[in-house]
Amino acid sequence: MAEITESKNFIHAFIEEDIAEGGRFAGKTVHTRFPPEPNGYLHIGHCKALIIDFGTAEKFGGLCNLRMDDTNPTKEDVEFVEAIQEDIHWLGFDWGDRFFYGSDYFEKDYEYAVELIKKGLAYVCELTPEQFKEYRGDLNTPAVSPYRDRPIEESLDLFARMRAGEFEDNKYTLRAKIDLASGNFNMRDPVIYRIRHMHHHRQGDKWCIYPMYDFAHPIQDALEGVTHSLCSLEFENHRPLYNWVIEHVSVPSKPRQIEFARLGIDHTVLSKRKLRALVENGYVSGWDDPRMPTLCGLRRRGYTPASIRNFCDRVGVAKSPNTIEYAFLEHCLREDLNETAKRVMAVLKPVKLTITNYPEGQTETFRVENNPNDPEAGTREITFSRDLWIEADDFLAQPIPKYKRLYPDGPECRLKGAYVIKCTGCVTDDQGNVTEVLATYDPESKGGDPADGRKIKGATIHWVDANNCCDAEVRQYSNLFDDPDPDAAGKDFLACLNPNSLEVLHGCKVEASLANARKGDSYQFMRLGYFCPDSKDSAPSHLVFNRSVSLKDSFKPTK
RNA sequence: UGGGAUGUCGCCAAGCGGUAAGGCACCAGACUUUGACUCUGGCAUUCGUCGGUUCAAAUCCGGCCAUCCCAGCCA
Repeated sequence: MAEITESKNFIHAFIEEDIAEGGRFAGKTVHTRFPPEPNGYLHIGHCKALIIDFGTAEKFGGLCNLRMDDTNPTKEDVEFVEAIQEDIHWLGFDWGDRFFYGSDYFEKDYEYAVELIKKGLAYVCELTPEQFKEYRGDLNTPAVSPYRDRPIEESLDLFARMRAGEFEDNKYTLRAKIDLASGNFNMRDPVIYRIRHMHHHRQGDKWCIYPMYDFAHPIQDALEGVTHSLCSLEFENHRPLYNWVIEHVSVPSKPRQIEFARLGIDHTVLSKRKLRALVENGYVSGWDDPRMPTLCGLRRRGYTPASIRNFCDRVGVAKSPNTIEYAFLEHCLREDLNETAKRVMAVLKPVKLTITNYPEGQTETFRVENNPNDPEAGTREITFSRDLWIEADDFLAQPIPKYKRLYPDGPECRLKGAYVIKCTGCVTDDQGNVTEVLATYDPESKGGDPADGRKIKGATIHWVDANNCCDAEVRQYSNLFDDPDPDAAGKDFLACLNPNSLEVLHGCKVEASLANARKGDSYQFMRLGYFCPDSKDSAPSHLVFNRSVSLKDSFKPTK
């Protein structure tokens, strides 16, 4: 189970009132529910809802139900119910045995609908969809319904025949009789049942009439004993209808709906409808494309469950519309990875480094720690030789101010975990490009600590043994909805990896190129990349750049 | 235009009548076998706006402005 925040938000305040003496739920246990419609995969926005739904229940000692809200057979599929369950478990939430389907209540929904008709609070309407729109009225004009006064017996009969399948789609609807002049359109005699001759992923062909969300949802909540139905802000306008249903139908309890602002992240689309379009139109490789903000996409991108949960938790719960900066999500990932990830060395933009005074053909091994923050993470062996790869950025023929890395006659630098070296020069090609960096090492500094204890003025840089490394393709992904950087196209890096590193790459924090980025530098790619698993089945691995690179100037949002 | 909501630092967000928490981002410095991490310091005389009540207002009242949601037989 995910550990949930102790912080208090406005929902908690409402609930505390409700369960206090004299409150509407005095003496009752608080229960919530998470009700996704199985018509797509969960994205990070759902994680916020999950945190709120499960977190609130836990905070008040209650339970949270997982309920597939499958009252519209036209869009739903079992593929999605399985994927949703998997993603929720991946995040670390557990609904135990409280897994339900909204469609399991269809019989009850029907009975309650009949009850409404009998009470004269619902009637069968035969306006066509087109007429329905015409009769809807507008902001200043009340709606009209010529069938509003249909006798109860007649509605009862028609409704039964609707269920029996006597009519084609759209021929009739069941409408709640509320207020045709309401400023809230949801109250202008809303349709609560429609005819759909369609196979339901779970009910098969048992039904051809399906309840609308506004009618079914409050009933589901009441039937399950949910006390607090937490949903996003766009349902605020539906609350009066939610309450109307609860009040006029003989349900066993009266849940309370409370709305909160949904998660927004800049440069990121969090609309299931749009994400679905991206998948269906082939703009991405699937729901788990690493560029997608879906939970499975983020997982492939290298995000950990803890980092996503922490992000959603820290973002807060309020009613004001919000757009969180992507940088905050990245911060949460780095924070988690810094604690838990094993480190390996990789060179993204390689340049050759030759240790001129190191015997040719000689090789030795060093043992380095996997995670300086966690001794339990153990150690690994890396090999060292005369020929190494280092980041091109770690050498400058002409140093710039404050540069404390390699340059001719520059300061002593440390090859992480190996030796102290000093740059003596470089080799260039006809164009003047640096093709090889030359340096000498101090044999008395094995492991990186000089025998005489002198302080190393230069930086510690990472490296890879050229005689014992392998290539890997590293893709730099920008956020899916950023403008693609024209310069970055086709410029994926060829990284050099220590083969020992490669084995432990899964879940590793890679000390790579940007570890050495300098202030003022700008990089046209994401701060977070990953070692591209070409097959969807390969496990994700992290490529976390140590230095935050400002992307402010390198992209503009697109729609 | 009818109804419903929201406006506190670049981005989130506490605060609920007693004189602006915290996080992200950013800036400066210290430390460091990743220029990371960590640490230290800086970062709203002001809470959309204009008035009112009060000894005292971001917090109460009134007007105004801005933004978002709603006219699916979607959820």
